[in-house]
Order: sequence, then structure tokens, then C-alpha cells
Amino acid sequence: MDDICHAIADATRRAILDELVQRDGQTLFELCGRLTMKHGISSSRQAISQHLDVLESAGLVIARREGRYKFHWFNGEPLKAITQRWPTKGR
Amino acid sequence: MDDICHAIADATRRAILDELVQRDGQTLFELCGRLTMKHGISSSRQAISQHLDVLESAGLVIARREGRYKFHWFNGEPLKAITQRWPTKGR
DNA sequence: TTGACAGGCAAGCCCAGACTTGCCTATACT
DNA sequence: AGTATAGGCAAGTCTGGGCTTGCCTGTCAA
Repeated sequence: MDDICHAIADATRRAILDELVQRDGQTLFELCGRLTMKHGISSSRQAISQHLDVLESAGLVIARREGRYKFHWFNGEPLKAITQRWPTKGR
Repeated sequence: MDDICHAIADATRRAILDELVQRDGQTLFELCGRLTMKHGISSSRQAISQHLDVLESAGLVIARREGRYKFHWFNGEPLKAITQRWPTKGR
């Protein structure tokens, strides 16, 4: 729970999730490009990589390495824990 | 959105929300006592007060002053924005 | 009106975490 | 083999924010 909330607390990480929702299975470099183009985020590759690590350990991103590429998928399941913990009275 | 995610990113603030869900309309001192007793949180009154400010500006807590007391209520509405932003595929 | 009680304000401390920099590994192409 | 590409690792910097400290304001009861 701590991991999940901490993961979405950063604006860049939220943008990464947005990007993955829009186009699943992106690589690190692909994400860097799209984040710069479409979200106005100009962080270094390492910064994005570190964000992906955070998202991955929170379970919000699933990653798999294939050859020299590493693909990333969005996973929204962990987010359920938030609305399950506190009542939103009529979603 | 930034306010909401930032607000729930802290464990103490999540405990405050838990407490308010369990017993709505608590005062600052009441919350301090209960957080110490039931959640093992031993922060100062000022710390809790600052947390309440954060929660209030995120819209997760509604507060009203009455005489020398200030009562706090939980409000889960803003949390909807999270699950509405990203798909959780079959809640 | 004076004391106790509920809360607010503001300055400062300190550390987690976001970001950079520099270098290294591994895979693929020619 | 050599080079380019995709990504990883680790150390260092620096700012935001959580927390404390000290003092002040406002409300109520005796």
C-alpha cells in the first residue's frame, strides 16, 4: 500500500502510467521520447528508468526483458486497494 | 490530482483517514490521542495539524470550526479521480 | 479576569527521494 | 572483430517536505 501510494505521488510517474495506458508494451527509450514530446517531460533516461523501477516494485508496471529490449506494461490492479480502503460513497 | 496523490502518499495521513472513517467529526486533540493509542503514531500535535492541512487542501478532509473546537470529516470523493484516470479492468 | 484548554503561526532541522553524471554490461548489426 | 544500441549500476547533489520548537491567538469556565 505504501509502495502504491508513493508510486503515484510523482507527476512524472503518473505521466508514465498515462503513456503506458495509451500504448502498452513500450521500451525505456520509447517512453523517454514520448514523455518529452507529448508530456513536456525532459528528464534523463536514468531518471525515467528509476521511475519505472518504483512503478514496477509497486506492481503498477509489469516489465519483461527480451533480448536487448525491455518492454513495460501497465497494470491497474493495485489501484483497487485505494478505493477499497476508503469509502467513496457511490462511485 | 497532484494534491490528492501527495496527500495519501504519507502513512500518517493514511492513518488519519482511517481514523476519520471509523469515527467522523473528531477534533485535533481527539485524533492525536487515537492515533497514538490505536495506530502507534507518536507525532506532535503540530505534525498532525499540518497533516490535516494537507488532507484538507486535497479535499479529503472537510473541517469546520465551532467555538474553540475544530471538527474534521472524511470525504472520499476526490479518490475517485484515481481509478477514473487509470483502468483497473473489472473492479 | 484569570487560568486552562483548543488550536494557529513561523522559523529551523534533517532526511528521503528525484535527478544527474560517469562508467559498465549485454545484445544486435555489418 | 568492431561498433552502435538498449539498458544497468553506483555515487553524489540538492530540493521538498515531515517534524520539532517556541510563541501567539481565541474560547470557555471558575
